[in-house]
Amino acid sequence: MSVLNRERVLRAATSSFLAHGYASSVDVIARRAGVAKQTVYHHFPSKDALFLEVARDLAKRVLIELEGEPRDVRGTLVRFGTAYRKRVLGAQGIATFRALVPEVPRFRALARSMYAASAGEAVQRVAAYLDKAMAAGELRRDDPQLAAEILLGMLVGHDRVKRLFGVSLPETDARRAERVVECFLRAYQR
Amino acid sequence: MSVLNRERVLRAATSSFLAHGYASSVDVIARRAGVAKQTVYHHFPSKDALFLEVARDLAKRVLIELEGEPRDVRGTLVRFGTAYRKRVLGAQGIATFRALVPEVPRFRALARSMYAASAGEAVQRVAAYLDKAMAAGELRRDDPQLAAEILLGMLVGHDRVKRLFGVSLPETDARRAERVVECFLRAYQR
DNA sequence: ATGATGCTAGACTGCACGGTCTAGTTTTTA
DNA sequence: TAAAAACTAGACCGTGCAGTCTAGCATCAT
Repeated sequence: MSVLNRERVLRAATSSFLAHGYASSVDVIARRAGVAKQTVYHHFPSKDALFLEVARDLAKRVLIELEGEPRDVRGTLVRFGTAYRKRVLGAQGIATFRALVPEVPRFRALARSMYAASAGEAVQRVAAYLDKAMAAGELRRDDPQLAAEILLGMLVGHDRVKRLFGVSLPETDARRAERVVECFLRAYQR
Repeated sequence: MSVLNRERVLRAATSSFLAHGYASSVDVIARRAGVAKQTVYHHFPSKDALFLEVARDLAKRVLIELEGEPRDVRGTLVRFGTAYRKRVLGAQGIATFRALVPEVPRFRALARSMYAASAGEAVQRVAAYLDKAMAAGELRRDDPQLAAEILLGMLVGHDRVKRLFGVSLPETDARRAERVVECFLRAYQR
């Protein structure tokens, strides 16, 4: 079982699932991987198993590192916000969302762990940073978890709906991130 | 063509599409409507047409009236926010989202009008109210459209992701709406 | 009463799919 | 070099689906 073929299949499956969701056919995936259908079934017991492996990988790709001085809250949050928006609202982020969401009811348990590994983890990282900034006296003391969820909601909440429904976003990610962080700091600074 | 049968079909199709997305079969829909399959095709030229009619109707159901004095911004927004959360994050709101989102690429043009009729319209209503409140001196003057998108993002952005991935929400809608509006007013009051 | 209309159950067509099987070829391993 | 393992193309099976067709039944206006 060559690892090479396995990865070819995974790559083809990823791009197929992103483009057409779970409805992608195994025949097409095999053809696009340049591989016989049987080879797909050598490496994965079923289409479901293949989908799950792809899905787990995709979920992780949404993550962004959050690093920065607690002293420069504004700069740190704007940089993070801009990068996070690019990831989440970019073509691949939106396609991932569209591919995963409808299949959640069929994979209940794994869906929750996929949330934990992506958006949930993002909240944790932001909350941890905000907590530090609060401890450093840069932000007003308040529930950092709530603050993180609110910040992420402001950053991508409404625009994700727009993108999911095919509505284009007029503003650049950086400009929007600046304005959102501006608003966030008004509520949480001092 | 009895209007009664047409509505029976629409009702059955709605509940089927909400439960299983576009993958619901016409046979099942007809059976659940207590109607022959042919009757479905008497009323709708294709499964696509049936889905679109259901989808348009579902999109509208997300809307919430926003009424209230510009004097009582907090109370008005909390009431609206609570109701909006219940609509959008409730079982039906989430099921609607899950059913519509994956089909957007197949119905590009109509998807945009569905956005306009639901989330887009919600933004417009909130923006109009905020504009009034700003004019009345209750809120700091700023771009009301941005403020509305930010508010709605805070209200349902992150929690929608949680619900879509099967993660439960610990807080009541009212409590969360209060905390979000609290944050919003910190940034926009005066 | 009769004929038009809408309805019914269910058979049917054609297709696409997931998954298996065959039979032969290449690659790996010992 | 010989056997085992992986791969190939493609046929094949069973199923489920959208959509059509048939043939008969019910309800109505004339």
